[in-house]
Amino acid sequence: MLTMASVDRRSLCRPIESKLSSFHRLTAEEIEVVHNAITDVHSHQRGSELRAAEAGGRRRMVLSGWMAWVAHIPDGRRQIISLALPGELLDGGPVEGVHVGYAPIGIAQTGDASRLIALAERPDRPYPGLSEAWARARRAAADRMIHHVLRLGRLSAYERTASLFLELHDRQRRSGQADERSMPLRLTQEVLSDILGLSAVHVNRILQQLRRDELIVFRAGRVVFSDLERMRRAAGQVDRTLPPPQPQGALCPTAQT
Amino acid sequence: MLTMASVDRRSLCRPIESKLSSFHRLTAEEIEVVHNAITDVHSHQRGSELRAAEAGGRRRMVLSGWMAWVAHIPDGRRQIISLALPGELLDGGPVEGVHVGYAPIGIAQTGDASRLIALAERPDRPYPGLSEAWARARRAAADRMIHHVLRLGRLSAYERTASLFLELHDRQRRSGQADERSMPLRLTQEVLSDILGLSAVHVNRILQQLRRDELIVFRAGRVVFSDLERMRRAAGQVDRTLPPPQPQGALCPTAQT
DNA sequence: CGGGACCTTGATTATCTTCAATGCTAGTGG
DNA sequence: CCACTAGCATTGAAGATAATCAAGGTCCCG
Repeated sequence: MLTMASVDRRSLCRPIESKLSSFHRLTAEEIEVVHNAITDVHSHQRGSELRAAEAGGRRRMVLSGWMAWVAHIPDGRRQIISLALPGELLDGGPVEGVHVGYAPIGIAQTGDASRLIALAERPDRPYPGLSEAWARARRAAADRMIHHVLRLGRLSAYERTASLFLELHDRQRRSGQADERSMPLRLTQEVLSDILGLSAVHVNRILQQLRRDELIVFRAGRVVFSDLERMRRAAGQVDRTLPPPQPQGALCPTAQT
Repeated sequence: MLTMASVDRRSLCRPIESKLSSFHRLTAEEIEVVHNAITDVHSHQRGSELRAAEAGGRRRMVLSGWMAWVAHIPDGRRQIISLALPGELLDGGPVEGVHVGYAPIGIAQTGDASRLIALAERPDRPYPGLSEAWARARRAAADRMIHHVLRLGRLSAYERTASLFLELHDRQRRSGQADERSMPLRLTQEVLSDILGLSAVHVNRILQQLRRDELIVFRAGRVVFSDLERMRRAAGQVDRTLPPPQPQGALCPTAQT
């Protein structure tokens, strides 16, 4: 980790500004607050892993690059619990019973956002737009966890991958890093497999299938979506503002066991 | 839903008291607060489903029975995101892009705990033991979500099941419903399958395997653990206070795609 | 006694993993 | 400039794991 001089904090903080603005309009004053509330910028080198303890209670946000929140099983398996993209929070301390940590994907920079968050969460809401944007961002993060569980539990490999790509597209749009029909994606298939709960080999085959089905194209480190509507359908319709569910089955049994 | 008279709130609130006490010792005064801070008791009938909207911003806790937080996919698949056991919070509002709701497993009772939670979260901490217990309970809930993701993503069906059973055992012990080597379990295999992300048929076979391996015995609606230590090992060692991880692999690539 | 809800079983198929090899590309040092 | 290596991607074959389909079987309850 290298502590960096507060050179052009303005450009460093742009993803945060963009991400928050995507959830709720910020006033010029609030944008100013965002830019001034980030301190203690660090670079995370590839292969390093930030343990919760090292954060020292501070709440850090990603400024550039991606960070992966990884859970390790002693036998070497691992699962990425969530990703933190630019403008998002490194969310989660130590977890009982599992070894977890934040690993940069490639190189990443983070900054201490404790002050920003404290301002956003103040009960008297001195910056209402900021508070609102922050609250919505938090809720979006919680929603992502639900989607992650649903993906891993009930979607096929093909659906999972489509669903993840759509989620990443949305998130990168919010921080101003993707356009309407494509996004940067600098993940190895192995990392993808650790997100999706699949083997790397299988991820490879699924990606081929997505290309064969002409849903996506890879070009210069980017994913181009050929047909977002079909992509959404391929994602198991999970990401639509969809039709009503059918309680149908029981889910309210007596259990004979 | 039936609103019930505040008959013997004392016994209704016992699981909450027990659960919180398991996280941090409560004074007699704090226990009194717990008992008086629950209002608006409801019974949830089998087959009903509580939509987030209906909660009206109130935060409800389970008093008896279990509630399942269910996500529905339009095609009928469903995934249980989390369970709420007696003394635990119904945690989670509407989720963007998926239909979710709380369904009682069998019959369940919940109460409005908004007042209790407000007291526990007051910045001036009028009841420090309560605040501490509550904070730890929240953290435990967050940790469970991590474990859930890890289970679904990286554990085999056998490991998943073992891991879930151990978690449920721990949780029921905390609310005073399980003893050291056994716990009540009134879930159908279908519900289990919706938690574990498996088919009901497969759950059946896994349970047989666990019995054949003499890790568990079913008796009168209870699961008896024959050998907790081996059970923990069967759960992929995830639930132990375990050995250090090995960053080993990369997880910090360049991505060629 | 009939029905419903749940559990169990076998056979078959689909999905995904593992293993092992090969190819590709960018970077490195001679 | 050219091997040489390291890190990823790709492929095929084989096998494990889990889903699906279709019957029973059991228990409880009205």
